[in-house]
Amino acid sequence: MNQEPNKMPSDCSFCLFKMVVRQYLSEDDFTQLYQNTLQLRFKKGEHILKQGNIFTHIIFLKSGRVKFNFEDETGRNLVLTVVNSPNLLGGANMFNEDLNLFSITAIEDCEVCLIDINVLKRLVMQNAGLAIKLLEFVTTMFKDSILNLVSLAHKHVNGRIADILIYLSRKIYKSDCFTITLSRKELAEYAGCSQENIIHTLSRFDKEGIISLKAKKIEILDWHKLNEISRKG
Amino acid sequence: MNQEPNKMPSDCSFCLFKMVVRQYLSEDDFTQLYQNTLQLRFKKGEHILKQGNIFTHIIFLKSGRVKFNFEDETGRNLVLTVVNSPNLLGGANMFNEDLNLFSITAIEDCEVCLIDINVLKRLVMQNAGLAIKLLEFVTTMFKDSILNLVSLAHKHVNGRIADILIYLSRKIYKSDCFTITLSRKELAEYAGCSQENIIHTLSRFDKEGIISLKAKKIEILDWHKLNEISRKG
DNA sequence: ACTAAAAACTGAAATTTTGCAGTTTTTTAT
DNA sequence: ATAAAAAACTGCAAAATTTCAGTTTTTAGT
Repeated sequence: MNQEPNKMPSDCSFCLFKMVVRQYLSEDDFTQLYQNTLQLRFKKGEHILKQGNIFTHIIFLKSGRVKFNFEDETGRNLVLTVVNSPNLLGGANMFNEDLNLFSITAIEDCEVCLIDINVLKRLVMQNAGLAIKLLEFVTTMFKDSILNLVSLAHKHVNGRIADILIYLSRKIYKSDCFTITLSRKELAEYAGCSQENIIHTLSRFDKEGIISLKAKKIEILDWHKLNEISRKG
Repeated sequence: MNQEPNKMPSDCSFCLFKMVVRQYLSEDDFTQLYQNTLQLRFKKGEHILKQGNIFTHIIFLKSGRVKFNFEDETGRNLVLTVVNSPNLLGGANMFNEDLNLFSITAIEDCEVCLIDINVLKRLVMQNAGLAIKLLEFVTTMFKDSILNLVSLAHKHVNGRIADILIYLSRKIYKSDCFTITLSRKELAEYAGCSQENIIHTLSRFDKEGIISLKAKKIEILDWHKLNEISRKG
């Protein structure tokens, strides 16, 4: 959080995380958790959580979309995955490290709740049901990341880009037609290839009638061919 | 478990997992867990856990080394990571799925405890301390896998192989000189490249004096150069 | 010890991917 | 509305990687 996000005079009464957590907590405990929760807005491009910083809050993403990005030793930036709201972020760090393993950056304007990690930890200590619920959140998120990375690690650029398009369409935008807020550079960091390769490949997909590409607006026209490319790698 | 591993008439009194877990359980609960634990041996090459099978036991690896491998839609096999004992395996699946996400295969002869997942779940429900301990095991394992995959996903073959050598030397064999039990084919599946590329690259590292390569015996001679290659990608 | 099979290796052509240099388009700020 | 900056795009040469075809070495079974 290094770009002074705006305080949000928000109504917090509807929030999936709170609704889930509430089941496991007494009225007092819930009030305590609620009082230690910050409501914030982030603009597109702002860091919600910064790699290497001290981990102080777990984040519930209420609206908007974010990317997980990792900066390696040489300063090269990599997009690990893109995540849609509503979702719990940062759980990875919760029970074994004080420092954030990667950054989380808004790729659209976002609304988030920042929940104090120490208060949450204290409550989890007293409440196995809540602990198990968190285990579920964390393992699900990790699994998605791993499946994503497996595809990236072991397919050619064609297949990787096909996978990214399929993922964005199905899981993130939930439509055949969507307007991405990631730049070509960010897509390259996601697919693990050069910018030029992303551009060439997308325009080839366009020419071959697999997608329709108009600047940031992408429509998937031929699911069969796209799945075929994903499968072949 | 599809190759009838041998029952092991083993002494189970020393086992790291049990020692950790014991702290959180009553004598009765521990006895119940103990009675629902199978002691087994697996030979090199045997599946300890098979991708897609129903997840019935969490696995504590007492001795030996294993690989996590993932078979994709086209039947191509990928090595996600290599894990050394003592370690808890299979936690990824514990709280959100019934099916194994990937296979775990012995790359050396192994001794394992199979702990009935339902008994463990019941105990976790009643015991937040134990739940948190498991959260720690699970998140640590996931983090290692992700860091591994990040390196694989976004470096060139030189850097990926350097990373694998560094990982095997530091984390798995804990020595500059080690005898791998992975074949060149498996190393290729690990580095996400062709067998020939692994062979070419390893013998180039050998020629350049970075490693000494004698069949399966690898000695790292020049850490400085190897780290440089890893860093540059 | 011998044979067959599997694994490791080699070199080279074909393919994929990157990096470069320059052009066009889009975005941002004044 | 306009200029400057950033992003998107294009084509090509260089580099990395795979694929193929064949040889040598190691392993396993009788």
